[in-house]
Amino acid sequence: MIDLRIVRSDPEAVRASQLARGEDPSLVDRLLTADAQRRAAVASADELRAEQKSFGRTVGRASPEERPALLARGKELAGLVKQAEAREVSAEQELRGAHLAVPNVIEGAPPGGEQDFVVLEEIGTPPTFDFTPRDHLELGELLGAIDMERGAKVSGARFYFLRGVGAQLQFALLNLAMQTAIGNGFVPMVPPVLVKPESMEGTGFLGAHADEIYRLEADDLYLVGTSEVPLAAYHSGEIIDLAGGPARYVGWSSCFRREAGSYGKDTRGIIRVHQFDKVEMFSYCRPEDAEAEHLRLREFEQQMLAAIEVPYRVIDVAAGDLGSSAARKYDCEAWVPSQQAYRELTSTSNCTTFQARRLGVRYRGEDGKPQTAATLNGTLATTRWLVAILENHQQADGSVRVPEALRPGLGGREVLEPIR
RNA sequence: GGAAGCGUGCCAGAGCGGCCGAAUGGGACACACUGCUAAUGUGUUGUGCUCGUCAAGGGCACCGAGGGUUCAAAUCCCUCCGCUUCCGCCA
Repeated sequence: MIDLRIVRSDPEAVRASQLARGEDPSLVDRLLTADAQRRAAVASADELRAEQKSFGRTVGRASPEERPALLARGKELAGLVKQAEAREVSAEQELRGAHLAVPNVIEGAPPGGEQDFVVLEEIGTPPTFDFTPRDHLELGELLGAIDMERGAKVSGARFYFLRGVGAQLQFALLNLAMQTAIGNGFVPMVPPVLVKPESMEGTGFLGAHADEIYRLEADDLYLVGTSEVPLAAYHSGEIIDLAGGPARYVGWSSCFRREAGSYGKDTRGIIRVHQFDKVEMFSYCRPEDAEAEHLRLREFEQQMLAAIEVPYRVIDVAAGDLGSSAARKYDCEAWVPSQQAYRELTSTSNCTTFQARRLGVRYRGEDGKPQTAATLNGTLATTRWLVAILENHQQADGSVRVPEALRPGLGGREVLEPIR
């Protein structure tokens, strides 16, 4: 939820943000109207409650004989208060609806849609092969590392087994990510992957992406699509201490996505799957520190990408392609030889105070007063990274060179060899 | 899964249907006193919404959450959530 004070004091800025996102600027006016109406409803209900309260006291002080005469007026007041409160509730609902309809105000994101990203950096050079490169699935099968067929047999399409060096490679990668984060002061976390509706809702994932999410109806729980959800909800409703700088967490979890509406897209291999593992960074900080923290998260992502030695580029995602919570988002996309294209490996979003406001995460400012915190998140490694590692480091015989940083996690192996 | 109990402010812990935003103790903070520390004294010690110049200062709400009864509820009733204990079952 955006800050209503900004809507009141500078509605034009919010309208401009809406336009940059390609969304309806008139939602801002609906919000302003709803805000004014709610305040009027609160004022009149407060007034009636005050009257009822003081009248109630006189009833309490009255003698038993005069009390019955007063009860009629008391009943009347109770009825009026009830009506006023009903108006208050409906005004609040209208406001909430209008409030939730407005996404975060962008901060520096380029205007436009999905294609309007700006490339900030290109690191490394796409490899050239003097043989026909294999795609990651072919390599994975040669190495005995990825088994899609049995994944489908056991669980259906878009499921897979990582086995042998595939499983080990993922452990090596995710462990390296955890170590990198821990070394930079992040608190390691293994969060729950099933969460309550309010946690899902609070983090903003039940809006436009509701059909992306697995729901366990019998228990009214949701499977998270990223550990951002439990990590963001971790401090919900709390006033946290940010005096010593940002509170940083790094979560390792499985992530679950229904991939509804992506039929036929990336059906081969492990690029787009229903379940994968991810190491995710999450920061809570003061709003004034958020932009710098965002760049720091990006830096950590780039350190990881450097460690796996693949070419990649950094893009500044366009306003229209941001999630509703994000004010700005940077993606790192690795080169995938079999597709001759860059594919997203990391994504870091600055949600400013948008997400924390809904979750009720605050900190104490200089004056000791509670203020809404800012939240940020960023990817440090995922199962998809295996695609880039396998394809970029493949050799003519189907073997794959192991980037140095991952060797310790693979028992020192320098090359993964085909198993037959 | 069954049974019982509990859920109050930073913590501990009272609380009769009206005089409770809430006793008391501890902690923390400020000031005073003290050569320093300690001790002592006095004061402060929540959050949200709202009116007001995001002032001074008002008003309303909040005692796990949500409903209900009542002129009036922390206090009575219902539902849910969480915690504890016991029984059963089982990785």
